[in-house]
Formats: sequence, structure tokens, C-alpha cells
Amino acid sequence: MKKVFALVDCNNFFASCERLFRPELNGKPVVVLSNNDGCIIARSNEAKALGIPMGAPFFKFKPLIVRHNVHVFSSNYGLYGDLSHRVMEVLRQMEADVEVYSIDEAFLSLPVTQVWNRHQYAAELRARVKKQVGIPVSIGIATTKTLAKIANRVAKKEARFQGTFDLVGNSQTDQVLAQTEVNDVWGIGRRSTEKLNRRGIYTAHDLKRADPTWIRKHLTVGGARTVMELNGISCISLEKAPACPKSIITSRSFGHPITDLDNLREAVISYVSIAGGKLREQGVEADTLNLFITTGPFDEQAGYSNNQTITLQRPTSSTPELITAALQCLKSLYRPGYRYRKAGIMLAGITSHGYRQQDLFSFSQPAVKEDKQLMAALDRINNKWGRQTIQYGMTTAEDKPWSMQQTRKSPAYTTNWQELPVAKAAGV
DNA sequence: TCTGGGGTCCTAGGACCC
DNA sequence: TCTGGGGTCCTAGGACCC
Repeated sequence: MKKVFALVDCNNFFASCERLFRPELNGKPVVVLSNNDGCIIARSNEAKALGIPMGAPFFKFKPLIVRHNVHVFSSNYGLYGDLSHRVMEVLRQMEADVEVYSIDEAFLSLPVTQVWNRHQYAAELRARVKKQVGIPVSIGIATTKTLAKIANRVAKKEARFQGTFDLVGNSQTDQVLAQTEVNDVWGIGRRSTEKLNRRGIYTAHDLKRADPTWIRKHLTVGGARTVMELNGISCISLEKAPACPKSIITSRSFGHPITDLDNLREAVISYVSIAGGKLREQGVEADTLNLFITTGPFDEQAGYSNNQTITLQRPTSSTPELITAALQCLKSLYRPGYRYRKAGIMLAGITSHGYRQQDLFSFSQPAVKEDKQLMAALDRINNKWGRQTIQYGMTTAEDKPWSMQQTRKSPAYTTNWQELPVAKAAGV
């Protein structure tokens, strides 16, 4: 049976999550900040209307924010992740073919039916997510993912469509494309937009009609695919099962610049612990570790960035083994006299436990088995009581210079018993 | 004073081999 | 006077996404 794509996208997701537990903020401007309260990464419609751009440094817009009484939240990924899960569950209840594309988006594959049926179905989907989770979503429907993205933009922007827009067999498709700027097309970023503009291509409709040979040459295969998709030829299919990740990264900017090796070491240990947890959570192991440390791009003083890769003897998901490798890297990377602002580790060469090539000489290594049991116990405890309950090689100092600045974080309403929202009856 | 974090894919160029 | 042609593998960097 012929299928079409629906893109379900949560509106202003992080801002909507924060408002869910603060209903008095509905209709008021809300923004959510990135780690360390650095940038603005989510805005309610009211905040957008004030002209606060996506990704803007917080401090630059602080005067405007104060003036208009915008409500500001540090990011609370525990909360957003949990609500995201709930949204995806509701979608799965209604539709078997769901691809979770990002924390706030999912592609669905729908059978081709009458326009009216599709409209009804989308309305029902929206209503269920709203009722069961409380998050507003928009839905775009089309014959390709790229067109579904565009349909979704229309659904979100034009209130008269009530959160749903369908481009399948829609005679106004070219008109919609002509009203879509080329940099708003999925897969066309800043650099490609510059190239296309120089060639006189400004809208999605221009791009649809562009010369495929030129596109292939200057925008490579990705660009060529985008043009096909705009023409209604589906090149990007629905990926139901999440693939084994190719890399896992944990990196952070420090709350304050660091100059000494001891603090750097603590930060690295803490990031490696997080990354190790991610490996075990997904049931995979890595055999390559890369550590990088860097000074800030905005620092006046001389900068230094460097990274080093270590290939491990065998794939592992054991935090202590990873820490040993990472500290080895750190030792050779560290140079005194710099103000370090960020560090991170990348794990690669990832394989799933089951498919690992057996090492001839490691048939029954009791040490490996013990290590796995230890990691499992550690994960259980930290999952139950919080990530920081048991940690490797940490000092107990309260004010670690590297730890994140988050002064406006909302409670973990849904993932921590201590922080459950409290219901108050009227008049009490 | 204060500018996020986590991913994927593609290509060019170097090293190496026959 | 003159210096092949292919192939593979790896890495760094660019571009894009949310």
C-alpha cells in the first residue's frame, strides 16, 4: 500500500515542558537556556514575538528579558526527556510505524486515505497528545519527509489550519514552496543558502526546479536528494529501529575557567562516567576513546586546543577502564598556563555486546565478569538515587569550578520523588 | 562577568600498495 | 628530457540537523 509521511513536532518543546507545571505562565513569554545558562535555546510564541532569536547569548538579551518580564529557565533535560518519552508512547499507541527523529519530533508512516480521513486522524493525534501529556504538537503530512517538514511549518505558522497541514495531492503545493525560503528547507543550511542565493535560488520552489547536475556538483549527494524530495520522490525512508550509535560524546563547558590539572582531572572523570553509563544503558561497548580539552573561543588570551585518541585492547563499557585511558590522554594533552573552558570525550568503535568478536585469550576472565557486576550495581544505585550518588575519584568540595551554572532550574517534577509537583485545592 | 551539547554524513587529501 | 594508473584505508574538516 502506498504510504505518506506525517511529521509530528512539539511546539516550542522545552518552553512547553516548563509551562506544563507552571500553568500560570500560559500566554506569557518563556525562554529556556542552554547548559551553563549560556544561550537561549527555546522560546514560547510570546518570547519569539518579542524578537528574541534562537541561539542568542542570554546576557545580550537580558535587558529586553527583564523589561518584558520574560520567565527564564535553566535547561532541565531530565524533565524534557521524560515528557518526550510520554509523547512518543501516545504516538505509538495510535500508529505502528513511528520514527523518533529527535527529542521533540517523530515521523509517522500513514496509509493513503481520503484527505478528510487524514485530517480527522491528525486532529485525533493532536488531541490525544494534548490530553494525555499536555504538550501541544503540530502535524505536517506529505509524500516525502522533506515536504512533510515544510507542511509542518505551515501547520505551526498559520493558526487557521489548527495545527495540521496536508500537502498530499494539494494543488497549492508550488505556492507553498514559493513562500518558503530556501534556508528553511530541511538539509539546506547557511553555507548552501549562500551558494544557492548566488545562483538566484531563493525559495523552495526555485530549488525544486534547479538544475540537478549543478546541485549534485555543488551541494553533493545530500543536496541532490533534497531536490528529489521536493519533487515528491521519496529518498529518505522511515527508520523505525534506532541504529547502534556510531559515537557517544560527553562534553561540557565549565562553569568557570580551569587552570590546574586536578580540576581538569575531576571534570574528565565525571564526563567519562556519564559516557560509560550511556554505553551500558544502550547495551554497547566502545574500543576507541578520544579526549579533547580547549580554551574558550571568546577568550582574549592565547588559546590552546588539542585532542588525543587511544585504541583500547578490547571493546569495553567499564567506567574504570575508560577513566584509565582518558587520564592517560589528559596527562599528555595538558599544558600549564592556559585557562581551560571545556573538555569532552568521544567514544567510538561501538559494537553491541552480542556481536563482539571473541578474544581467543579472554575466555573466562573473572575480572571482566566482576567488573560488569560492579557497573550494573553502580548504575542501579545511580538510576534510583541520582547520577551523582556514587562517583569515581571525586573530592567532596561543594563548589567545583568546572560544574555547570544553572541558577534557574525547575524541579525534576516527573523523575524525582522529592520534587513531585504539589496539587493545591482552591481556597486552601 | 556572561556565547550549549550531541549527533550524522560527505569529501578531499595523504599514505600506502601493486 | 623525462616521472603511470588504480585502488584502499584513514583522518580532518565541513556542513547539516535538533
